[in-house]
Amino acid sequence: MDLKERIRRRQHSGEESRVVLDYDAISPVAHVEEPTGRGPVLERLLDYLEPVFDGGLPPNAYVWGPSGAGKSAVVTALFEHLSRLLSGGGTVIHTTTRAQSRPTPSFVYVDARRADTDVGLYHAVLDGLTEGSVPKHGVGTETMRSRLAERLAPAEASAVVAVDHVGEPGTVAPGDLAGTLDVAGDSLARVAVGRSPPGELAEGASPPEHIRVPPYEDHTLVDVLTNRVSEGLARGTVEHEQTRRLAAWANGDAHDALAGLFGAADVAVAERHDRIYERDLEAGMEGVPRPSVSTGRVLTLPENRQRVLRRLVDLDSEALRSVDAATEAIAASPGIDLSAATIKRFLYELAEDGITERVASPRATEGVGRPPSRIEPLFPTIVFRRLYDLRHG
DNA sequence: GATCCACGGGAATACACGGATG
DNA sequence: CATCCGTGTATTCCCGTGGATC
Repeated sequence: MDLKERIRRRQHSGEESRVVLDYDAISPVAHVEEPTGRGPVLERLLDYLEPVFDGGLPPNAYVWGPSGAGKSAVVTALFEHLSRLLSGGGTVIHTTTRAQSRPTPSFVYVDARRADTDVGLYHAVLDGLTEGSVPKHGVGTETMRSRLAERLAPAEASAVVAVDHVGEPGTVAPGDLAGTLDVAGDSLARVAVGRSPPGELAEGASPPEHIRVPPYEDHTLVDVLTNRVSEGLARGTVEHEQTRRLAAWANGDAHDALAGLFGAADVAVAERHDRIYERDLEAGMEGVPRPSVSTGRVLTLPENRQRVLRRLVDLDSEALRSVDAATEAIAASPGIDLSAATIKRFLYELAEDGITERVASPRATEGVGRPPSRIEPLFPTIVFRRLYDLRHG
């Protein structure tokens, strides 16, 4: 950094950056109301859901596609609109001239990352189906199960339940979903959303209907980015060429592309730049491992695990050298009241779950005993740091 | 009183290495 | 030379406990 730069920083140090207007708008975990460039997939889903417009239920389905293909974006947007337009309010609306006008089903979207146990699933579905609040504790699994069954027991009651992110480490497997949610006979249709190709599902675990969500084409991904940029960043802060670079680099993965953009913008802010420069873009992409764990997965981890990860992303390579060193550094950092034993266990478990990676030390000459392993984050670090801080004041 | 879940904590096991053993 | 053994770490595993909630 030269003197001119130093002085320039001081000059601007009192000013707010004008690069980012709204972090949520460029966040890889936020979804927009109208997904860009996923028209054909929406059509497929609407075809599949056709029976609901006559008050019926579609068969169970499996929506699948690679990371960052817009599965969650499309399903959340669609379910949001459907429940608002169809079952919303439960009043009138159904003044159709159709022969047999049955009430349309309810639409419930469940994130399996949040509902990661049987009780959790029952709770989430029941919550989406019920007006008031649903007890989270003190009620046994079986009780919740029968409450859900009761809720869907009346002849006219039915629901389409989308369960997103099935088959990830820590979430329900697509094959187990049937066993868990088969509580209400044929008044509940399941839409599992996951990454594994249907062929890889366990024997007999594949629903009758499959809907594939292909990865984004580069030019479509550019559109996605451009739309987000226009919502979240100040005019003229990103060049078109830069969005093209991001799209090409992300290889069709909208999550990664947005994470890179978000990171670049955040770096630009930190550097007090007036727009995203090349080095900001580089740094932004640098902050996204390839392949990357979804930011959403990290942000739905239990609070204390996120707290540990938040400290982890601030550690230097010296502290990341071993699990022990990282544990020590984290335990010593402010705002951590977990015991060292617990922090260490978290670090091992996070690595086991694929959130981080333990890299075995290549040389084992130093000292005796089993050599330690280095820790590397496998999630978008800059994005996580910013979003975590925004959520925690 | 019941239920679920995250924590703590420590026991059990795995691994790496050098040196002893067969 | 192939194995086994002891020592020192690293890693995994598991269960009791306590808070929060109903």
